Amino acid sequence: MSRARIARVLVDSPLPQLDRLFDYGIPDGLVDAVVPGVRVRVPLRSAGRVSDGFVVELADAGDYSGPLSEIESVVSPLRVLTEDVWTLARRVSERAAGSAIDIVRLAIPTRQVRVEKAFLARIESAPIRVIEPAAVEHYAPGVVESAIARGERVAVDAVPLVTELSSGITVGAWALTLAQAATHVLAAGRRAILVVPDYRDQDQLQAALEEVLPAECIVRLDARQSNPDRYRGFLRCLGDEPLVVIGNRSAVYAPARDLGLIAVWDDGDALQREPLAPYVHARDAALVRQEQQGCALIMLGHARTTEVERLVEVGWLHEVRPAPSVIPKVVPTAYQSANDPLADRARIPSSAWHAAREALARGPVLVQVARPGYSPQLACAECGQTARCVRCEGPLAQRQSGDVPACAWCGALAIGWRCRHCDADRVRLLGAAGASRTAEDLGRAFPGVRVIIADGERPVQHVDDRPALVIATRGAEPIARGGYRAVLLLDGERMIARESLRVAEDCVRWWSNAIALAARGAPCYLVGIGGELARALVTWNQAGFARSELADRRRLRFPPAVRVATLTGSIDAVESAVRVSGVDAGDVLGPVDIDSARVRTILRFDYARGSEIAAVLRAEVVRAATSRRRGARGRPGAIPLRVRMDDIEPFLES
DNA sequence: AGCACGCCGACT
DNA sequence: GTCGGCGTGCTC
Repeated sequence: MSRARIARVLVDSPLPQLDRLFDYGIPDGLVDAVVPGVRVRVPLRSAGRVSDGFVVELADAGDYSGPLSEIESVVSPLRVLTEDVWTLARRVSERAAGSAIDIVRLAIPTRQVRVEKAFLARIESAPIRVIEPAAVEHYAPGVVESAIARGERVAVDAVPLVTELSSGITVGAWALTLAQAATHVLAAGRRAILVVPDYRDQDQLQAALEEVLPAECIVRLDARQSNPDRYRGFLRCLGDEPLVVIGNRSAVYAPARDLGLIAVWDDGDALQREPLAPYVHARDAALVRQEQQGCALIMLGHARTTEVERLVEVGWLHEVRPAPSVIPKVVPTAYQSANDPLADRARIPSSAWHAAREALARGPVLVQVARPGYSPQLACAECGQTARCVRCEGPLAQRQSGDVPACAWCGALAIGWRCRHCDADRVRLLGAAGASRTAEDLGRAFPGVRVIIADGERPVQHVDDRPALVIATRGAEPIARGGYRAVLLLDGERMIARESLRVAEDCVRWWSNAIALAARGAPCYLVGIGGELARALVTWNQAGFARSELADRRRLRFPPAVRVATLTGSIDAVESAVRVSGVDAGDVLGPVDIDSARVRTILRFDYARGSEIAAVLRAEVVRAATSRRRGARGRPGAIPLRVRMDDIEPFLES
């Protein structure tokens, strides 16, 4: 068997036209060092210029017939780009019409020489550790366990309770569910990746894991770590021992050999979408990886996203529910005078106020309020319903007062607009007004009570079980020991007034997550919200709510009932991309102007056409980047064509 | 991105 | 004749 003479290298460059493998010769001195996965330095176009890259594979003959350059050096002997991660990066980037190297950069943290030296010098102690599997509580015995053993894909409804660990830390029951599930993977000698949105969830999950697993089995990978810590965690994943990797969205790309489980907690959280190109959602990456490696997949949440609901409906995910079911006590309450001037000032309904007063004698009470500030929107001047585009149902926006309102999604001018609900023909600006409730107002409504404020600037993760009024903005709610004795969700009306395709879905999630912090049987008051939303929470049937949301999106041809691609760039480049995509005119929303030089168009299409359209659009991006730097003679000012798949952001704008 | 190649106007 | 202008295209 002759030695391979060609190394196929992924070059670390942001240019879309370089997103493929390049063939390099292997100099005699490096034949042993050049192996798949190592980081290398390679010349790229004319000697002198060198690029970083990764050896992806070795071959005897390449597909390139020209003269080959040779690899300049091997940066380190560690095979940091594993075969699995390379395949995953390739597939995920293709699905997202992006570059594989952008995914590889998320997967492999920056190299830290000292950390690497220490890792290479370590003595392989390999203690034989016996891991005891822990039963997954709150579900029918063996259901979650057998799903893991068989490599199934499941959508699991989380248990809306909090649990006190033996360490004294209180965590959401969901964290213990994932920890217990992970024990079965590790006991089988395999590995698990658990993905959470932020560090608060990660802390809970880590505490829960330490309850059931030795601490040495847990590896953290997240953005808050220092570079050395992150690289140290990453290198541990390259070893052989059974591990559970916990981290934020990019942990989904961790190099875990012999993967038994990927779990994603709370996939509806906006932090699960990567804000860097190609903007891949952790849920989508997890789905691709599950298919590739045949491991189990758990999507866990208190609420259900329409995306997960869609996967359930097409049979890709199977539902698992707690058994026996745990149904929180949710009380929808209309606004009514509280008969108490202070409670009235804080706009707390009397029944909720009385219940909170009573609960405050026994422990902490949570008051959830909206985050300050929200964007103004246009509404019917008569009935107050959001003003919508007659063509595509998008929200209407006004550049400046006096302008004819135009659709924020498709750009159609709303000339001769009439309200669908009351037939009025005038719009008004909503949103900027409205007295925001202050912590002082709330505190005054409950005189003599300890007040704890938790928001973005004042993060509080835990409160004890002594009486306190805990005022938190949504998403920043602390966990109370023993659970809150009552929960007041006060700003429902303000939260639902946000203009967004996902607003109802998001509200159900925010409220469900807050309600799940209550003690068993504690009353949870949902103020100012009725109808289907309130019913979903009272019956604790978030899946049913997601089902009807998804049915609405199907009727309107909105994501996730269809896939979408957002194109931005010069009008010429965007129009050309629209043409080659072959998408019907009815599914082309736009173009709308972004600034003087760029426009945006949204394409929507069925899932069946997804990979084909992603490939065509990707080719257009490459074409726009190479041939003809349009207009501005190849100088900065040439506007790149950008494609973003499955981005719901333009649908969120008003 | 850089950098070489190449095909038309003023030069010793 | 040929030096060099920048538009065009490629990077193993």
